[in-house]
Amino acid sequence: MPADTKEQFLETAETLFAERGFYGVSIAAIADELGLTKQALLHHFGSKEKIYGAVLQRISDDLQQQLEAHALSGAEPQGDLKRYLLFFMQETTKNPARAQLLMRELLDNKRRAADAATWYLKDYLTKLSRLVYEAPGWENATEAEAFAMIYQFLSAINYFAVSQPTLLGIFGKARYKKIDDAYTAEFSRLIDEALKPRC
Amino acid sequence: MPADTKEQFLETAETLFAERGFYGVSIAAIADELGLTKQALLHHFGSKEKIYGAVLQRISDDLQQQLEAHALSGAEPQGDLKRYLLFFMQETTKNPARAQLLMRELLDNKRRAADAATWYLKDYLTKLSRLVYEAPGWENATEAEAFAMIYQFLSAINYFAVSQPTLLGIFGKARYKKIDDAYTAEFSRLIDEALKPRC
DNA sequence: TCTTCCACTTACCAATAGGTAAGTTCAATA
DNA sequence: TATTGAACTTACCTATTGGTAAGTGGAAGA
Repeated sequence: MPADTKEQFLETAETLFAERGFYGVSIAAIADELGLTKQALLHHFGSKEKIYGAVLQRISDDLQQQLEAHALSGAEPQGDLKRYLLFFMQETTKNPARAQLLMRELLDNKRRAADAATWYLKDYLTKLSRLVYEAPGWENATEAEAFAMIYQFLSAINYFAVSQPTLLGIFGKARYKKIDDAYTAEFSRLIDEALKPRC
Repeated sequence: MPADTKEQFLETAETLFAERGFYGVSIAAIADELGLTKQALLHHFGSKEKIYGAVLQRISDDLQQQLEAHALSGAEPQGDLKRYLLFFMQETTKNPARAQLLMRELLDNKRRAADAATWYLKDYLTKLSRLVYEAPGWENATEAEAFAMIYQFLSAINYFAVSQPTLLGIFGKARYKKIDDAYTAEFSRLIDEALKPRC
């Protein structure tokens, strides 16, 4: 199978899995979206579980690649973390589907046969908390402290992204826009606070 | 139907919906757990959608009741918000199932016929942001600013709760415990920072 | 005693799920 | 030209889904 065909398959599958969840999407539904029959997909991937696994793997690769691009900026390591978080927030707000899928995975991975998120995301998370140690004043933080800090911001980003449709429903477009702006501002402010050297 | 019987039905349904999601739980599965047939449940509630709706309504009532109990403490309004958030975090960590269910609802409510979360949770959220205005220095904050601030902390609480199984899988019990402690400490610290009067 | 009502069951249904088996089509290669 | 192999399709299977219809059994009230 050509690489770009596979890419298109996975892109479509990712969108659908994000919208409806693993159990909410049938192989037939994905195939329909691609103009194929479900057996064509089964031919390529073997099973529904494997399609889903390929989608997760792709996301994991993407995330790590983006992270490395920011970590290796070189010049000013102390700003890397904030820059990456703001980038990640922007990326996530622009394309909430991925955050949705990861959130679902977080909810479901204990139930599904393979607890995928555990392994797919482990590398990403450890790489991320390593960035904290490069921030001035955080060199001596414990692993737990570094992780707790960074996870707090991942929470804020992902949860807000996932809330977008609901908040739009509650507040309407105009008021949501204001909230979005205020959220970004508050987020940025709290990053600065959090990154202050610990005493 | 006796009130406590209904309560038991809904408690069971809540747990199952939290674990597996709306589409992942069959009426028969809930009924099994209760030692009934699925038709007994359909007899009482009419449809699966209505069972789920009753579960959400119950959660919404609980949340608002807890919130009011904290808001009406009277004595020192400036501490109410922090006290409530810490209480809510403790409650959520102790019983992550509810956070899971609400997270799923956040993900799914646009898809299901009735966008339930919109209406079930609206009152709770508006009541919550009203608490912000009572904090010293925040009387003149805009609605968006108040909401953004409070939502940041709801994010941190809910996302962390939902992550618990996965993080346990990644880090193991001992390291997770340390992260949990660090998270609570960092959370408390960031609340203090956030509540500082805005300039 | 007869009736009514309620909680609940058995029987059934059409729709849909994931997956297997056995082709068919067609371009590339030998 | 003959063969192969990948990319599909049609046909079919069993299990499960939410839901309907038609009872059953027993306690309460007239």
